[in-house]
Amino acid sequence: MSETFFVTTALPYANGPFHIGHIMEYIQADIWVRFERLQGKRVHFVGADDAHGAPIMLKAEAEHITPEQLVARIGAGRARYLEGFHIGFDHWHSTHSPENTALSQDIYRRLKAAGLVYSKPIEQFFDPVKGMFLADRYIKGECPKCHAKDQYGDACEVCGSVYAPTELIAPYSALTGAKPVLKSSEHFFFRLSDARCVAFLHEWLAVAGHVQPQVANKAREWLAGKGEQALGDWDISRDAPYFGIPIPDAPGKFFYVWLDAPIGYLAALKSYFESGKARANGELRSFEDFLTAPDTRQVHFIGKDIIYFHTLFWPAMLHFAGAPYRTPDNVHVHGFITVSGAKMSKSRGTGISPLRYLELGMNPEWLRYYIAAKLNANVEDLDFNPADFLARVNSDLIGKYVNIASRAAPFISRHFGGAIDYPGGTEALTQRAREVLEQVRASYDAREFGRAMREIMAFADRVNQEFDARQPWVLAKDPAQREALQDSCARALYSFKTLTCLLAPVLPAVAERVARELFGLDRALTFADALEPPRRIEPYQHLMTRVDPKQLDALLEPPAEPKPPAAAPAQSAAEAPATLSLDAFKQVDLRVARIAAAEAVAGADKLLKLTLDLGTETRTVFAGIKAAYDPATLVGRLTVMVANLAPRKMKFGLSEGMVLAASGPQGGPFLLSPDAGAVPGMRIS
RNA sequence: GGAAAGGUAGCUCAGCCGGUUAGAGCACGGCACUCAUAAUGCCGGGGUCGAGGGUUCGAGUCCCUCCCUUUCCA
Repeated sequence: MSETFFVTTALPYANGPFHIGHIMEYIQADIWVRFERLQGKRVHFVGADDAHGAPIMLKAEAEHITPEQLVARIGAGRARYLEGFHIGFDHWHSTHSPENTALSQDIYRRLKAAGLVYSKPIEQFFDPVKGMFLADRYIKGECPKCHAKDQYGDACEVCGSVYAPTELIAPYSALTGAKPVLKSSEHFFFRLSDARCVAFLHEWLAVAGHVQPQVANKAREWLAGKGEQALGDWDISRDAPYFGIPIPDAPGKFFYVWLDAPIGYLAALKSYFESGKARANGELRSFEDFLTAPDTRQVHFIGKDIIYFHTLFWPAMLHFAGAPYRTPDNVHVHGFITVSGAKMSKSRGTGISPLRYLELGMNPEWLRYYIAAKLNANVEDLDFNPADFLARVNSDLIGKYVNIASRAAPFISRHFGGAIDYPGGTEALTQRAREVLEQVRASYDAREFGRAMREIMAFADRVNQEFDARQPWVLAKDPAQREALQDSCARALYSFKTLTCLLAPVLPAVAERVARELFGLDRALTFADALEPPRRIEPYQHLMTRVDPKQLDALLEPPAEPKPPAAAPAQSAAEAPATLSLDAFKQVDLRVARIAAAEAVAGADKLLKLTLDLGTETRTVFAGIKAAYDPATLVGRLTVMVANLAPRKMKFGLSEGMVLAASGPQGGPFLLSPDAGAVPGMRIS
């Protein structure tokens, strides 16, 4: 094993659920991670919520909850997306964590010791009502150029001009409507313009492979800026009140969220190591030893909107902080995803909702394949085109790929009892498979996924052509042609196995089913299996259905009215519940929980306040079980909770889930308990 | 305003360092086949490679100008 990868995706801001752009990035990274693993590399793939900053603080305030509660609620909803699209992060963490606090403060101290941090007073707009400094986006006013009303403090959406908030005519606070006043405050700066930084960054950017050439050009342009465009130092502090990490020895000062956000990559990795998961994945070194090892590769997948942070600040911070921190080995930048050519808009609800996609029962591997088929290594936007999606998935995946097994396997089962033999030998087939494998491997390695998919489908075309030419359905009618029949079907199935291995990074679930259900293996396939002729098969079971245009239509319909959190069906036990699909059921995240604390709620007749331990986190849940249970007897016992229920604000506080209990005319409620052996956090399915 | 990326068949895209009549998939038309959850195979129509200049024996591929799209400018 020559290299071990530490792979991240950009940390999503924890003020809302994932959108299709996040999912695209995760799919890209996940495909690459699976590819590396399939060829035997070890990979640690981590993500985290980006939890800090003013927007989260203000949103939480508006909902009358703490930022921690907001972040916990958003975080609780992540798993269903990640599992739903087969995105296999090894660990998911948060920037609002002890690890991130420690790492951020440590890096800051080192940068300060290196003489790269200084402070100076700056004047900013201050909201006298709210008692806080206002970021540009929270100041509105009249554009100084075109006099459009209600423009933001940084740029005018009408005429496109850029200005400072102090240039606005009749500025007002977007939070309170108050007239902001100018106020001075001491801010801390990272000396990005320092000659050492600039020299280092030029050097770092010059190394081939660190970033794509276009990205390096852009970064160099920033570095070389003159006059108005000159490279500035970076304001890394914010004044209280601010939801963030305190700056050491500076009361009332916090790190700007963009300082601690990328450090969250390391915090997630550290938490992954300390949780024991790294060890479970075969990584025996410590966090520090791993980071400093020469065979480690630190790889970040990001979108083109955050190039500035990841190609200037981030490598400079890491470099000047020194060991054990290492500078990124690769920053892979991708473009945006558009829908039918239109830019995605979160606010107007255009674009496609990943959750809706799953709820409609659409196959996640369709989307993984489609995205793979359109991705390359460049910083180019990718268009989701519904008609194209339909055609591509149906013809490539079902018509070409799956069809090979579907048409060849029945002959082997029917005429040979599932035994595969190769009267014509396997050498030529293996040689051909090896050539395709090498070609496709190179494409995956270069993150040219679209090219990889074209190569794979070209191979599938050849297999179908060959099968057609041999006409096994004719051979099957003539007992004298038994060997020829065996051979033609065996060839097709061998190639199908090769194809499945090649597609495994993109279609992990199908590959898993093919391995177990068709080839009867007790493990998943790897790239090495692409060159191993199968010797028998189990009866073929259909692997994938076609995209239903109706589903696509439903996906693209404008979103309905924002629906309230799915209420529990208000039906009695006597009513026959409607049947639901397995997929729908799987969306309920049931977990084993330990009741860490239980207390009566003052002022409530039926409620108990439960503190539930989920292993990795604790939740507060209000449960209507006071009549049946004494709080003291509950503490320590295990029960079952719905972990992804939308949090509900109650008179007594926020309830972050529900516990399950049975009840009926005969009595109740009766709490559910798992059998001995279950531990908090286990998923129930 | 400055900069970057892109503009190739109806759609989505491939065309590396310039080199024979510009390619693929899908869609469309015809034929064949019937093993395959209507899948597959063969044949075919369809492009002044954004526009205009230039370099060259030869340019989609290099240079210049312009137009359009998207994005970035902390």
